[in-house]
Amino acid sequence: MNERTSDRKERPAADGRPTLKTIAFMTGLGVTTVSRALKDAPDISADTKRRVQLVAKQVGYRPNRAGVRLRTGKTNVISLLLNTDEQLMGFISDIIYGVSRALRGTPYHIILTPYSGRDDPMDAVRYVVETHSADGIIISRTEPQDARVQYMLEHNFPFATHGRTDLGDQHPWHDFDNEVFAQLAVRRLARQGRKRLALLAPEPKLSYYRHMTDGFVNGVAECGLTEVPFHNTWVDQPIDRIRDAAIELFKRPGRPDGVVCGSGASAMAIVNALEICGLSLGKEIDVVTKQSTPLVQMFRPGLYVVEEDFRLAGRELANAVLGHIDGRPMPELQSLSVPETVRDPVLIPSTANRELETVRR
Amino acid sequence: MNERTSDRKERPAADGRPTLKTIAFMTGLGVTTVSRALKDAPDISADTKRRVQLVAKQVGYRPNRAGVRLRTGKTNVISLLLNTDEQLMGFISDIIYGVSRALRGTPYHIILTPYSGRDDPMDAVRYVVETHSADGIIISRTEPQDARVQYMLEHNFPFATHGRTDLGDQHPWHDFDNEVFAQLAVRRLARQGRKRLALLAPEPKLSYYRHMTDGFVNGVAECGLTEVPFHNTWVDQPIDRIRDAAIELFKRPGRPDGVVCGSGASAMAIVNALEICGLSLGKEIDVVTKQSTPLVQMFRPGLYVVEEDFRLAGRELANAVLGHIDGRPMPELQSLSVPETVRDPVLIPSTANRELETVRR
DNA sequence: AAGAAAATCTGTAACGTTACAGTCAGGTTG
DNA sequence: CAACCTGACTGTAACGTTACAGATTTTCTT
Repeated sequence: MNERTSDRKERPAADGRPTLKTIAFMTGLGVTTVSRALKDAPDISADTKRRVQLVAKQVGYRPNRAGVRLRTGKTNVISLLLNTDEQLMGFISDIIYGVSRALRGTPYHIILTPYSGRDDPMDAVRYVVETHSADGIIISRTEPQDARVQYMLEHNFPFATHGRTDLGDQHPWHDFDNEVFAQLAVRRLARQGRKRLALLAPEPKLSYYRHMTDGFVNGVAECGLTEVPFHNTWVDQPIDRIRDAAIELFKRPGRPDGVVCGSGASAMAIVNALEICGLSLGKEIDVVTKQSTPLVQMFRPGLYVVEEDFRLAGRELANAVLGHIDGRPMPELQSLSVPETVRDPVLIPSTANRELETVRR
Repeated sequence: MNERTSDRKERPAADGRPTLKTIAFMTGLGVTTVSRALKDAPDISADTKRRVQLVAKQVGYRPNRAGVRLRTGKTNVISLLLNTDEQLMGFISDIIYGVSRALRGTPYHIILTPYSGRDDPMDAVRYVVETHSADGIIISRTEPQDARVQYMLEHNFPFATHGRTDLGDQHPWHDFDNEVFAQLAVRRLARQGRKRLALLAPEPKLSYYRHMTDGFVNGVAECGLTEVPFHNTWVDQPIDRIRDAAIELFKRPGRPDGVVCGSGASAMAIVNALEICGLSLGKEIDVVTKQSTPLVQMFRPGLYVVEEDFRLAGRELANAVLGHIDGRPMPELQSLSVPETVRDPVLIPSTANRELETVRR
């Protein structure tokens, strides 16, 4: 006889949330069957699958993350490592926006693993990898010989970097083409008749320092201009420090008549400095900078800007880690955002329609 | 005879990470004893505790979060709900910084639950509460009758709000005193001889709309000034939209000679607008705004600014949720940041030494 | 018609942790 | 000396899930 329905285990504790057991009870099936039915396994009849999925939907079943994680080791979490000292305005929130957009509709959660400049960034990476508190990591402020990248490669831990490294083709990355940026910037300044250019570059240890300086130096050579060195000053320093350094620069004899700025915030500092020195933008000097929000161009209508889209970067990075986790081939997981034009100064800036071309390698 | 050491269960699978079982094996104790020893339970001898803790430290034991979570229901996660459309520059990263600082040294992780303006913010809250994917929630953009607050109160779910509600004393919150801000701003403008003031307020449905307008209206009355209405324009709109609206405002007859701005980014839009209209800051018109980074004052040296510290807000909010989780009494979990002065225009802005007084109720 | 092969379904065990209900040796009490 | 207590430790079960090795029924082969 069929005593199936009678000797089933009683309903699970009424703490509210339905579990596999709940659905098993409701459908009269075994827990295993329900589990497999929900994952569309081949050894479950189409009929049963439909039935189970219907009930699951009805009762609002959501797999218990802790259960899955304990059993399978899968956390369904992407960890975003961030340097919370970052000056760049809006920058972080745009990346976050992009990442979260890419992760929407997937089971992935975003967890933040912040570190401040004083800490060793390796600690954060080690923590995530050792405790396996995420399935993948996104890092930024990449260095050519990045210890974190080496560590994660050694441990076979999925990740993506914002910025390239010397191990470029071995891991997923997204980058903005800072070489092209700097070159475009220099050319634009040359076209304005500027002769003596300074570059406000990122910290030298970071990968994109090289790209930006390469582009800058090449541009300067190509256009027959002179470089005015701007020592010990980087875009990621506090803006009043940059401003003060810039004041020094502008006061010294042989000051630049054109500046290329690696970030929007630092450009504001530069402009502030030159105004303090009594120079005026567009007259004695021109400035080209990156901007990720229209605020930069609003800052002074005289600024030349190149768009950098951090939301796009966030999306690309998220997709890159996911791809890495899924074991997709490397070339798909690497992309470069190439800026196309320098936007001319305007009286009335408007929200950018981004002019970026993303190249997949 | 003592066969303890011989019939112990074999070493756990060598997947690397030590578990309680590993330590139990190494010390020759039971798993339960190890668990209790690590939590300093009273029924374990001081000797054993020291021994277990030593070994645990040596092997770098870290409790498995999934295990704890599954068994106890405790996630050790704080969820930060954020509206990713937020314009306010740096805002989000500062909050994150503050939260992560407060959470450092605790077992808590920060998980982001972003929603965009188009989504119902309730969905995000419901998701976290229903799936119990965090132990506590931090929300912002609080409304007087906030559905999310009501929901979380009903479900007895720990949280803290950035901004107050009408259920003020029933839940933890942190807020910036926007009423005092607006009042200080108006007084300052009055002192400059300004007569006709406009307010760029937050979206009317948000709690701090009331505070700010109250302060503004009171200030205007107190100083015998006139309010110039600035309709359908709020600080959280896209900045070029604000700018365009401001241009309209300045073109109309009876334009304001003073503006109070609820956010730094929007102040930039306002200034941009007035320059487009040929007005000059400090001459035909003065602007007072909040600033959370020195960038605002760098924008135009003529701006009057009041400091708002979002890092502090982040710290306060994090501590408030933690306190709520630990069941500490409500008054401890509520705090108000009161601005004290309006910073005068400067030629050379410097990094703020924040002049805020935080009042615990 | 016997046996093999599918097609479906199910129970057990395990992931790491902790609440709970013990066990056991030794000491104290009346 | 029996009864009781205390201090120190331990085994079992359960949280929700899934891999794995069956079990049972039906369908196909020859």
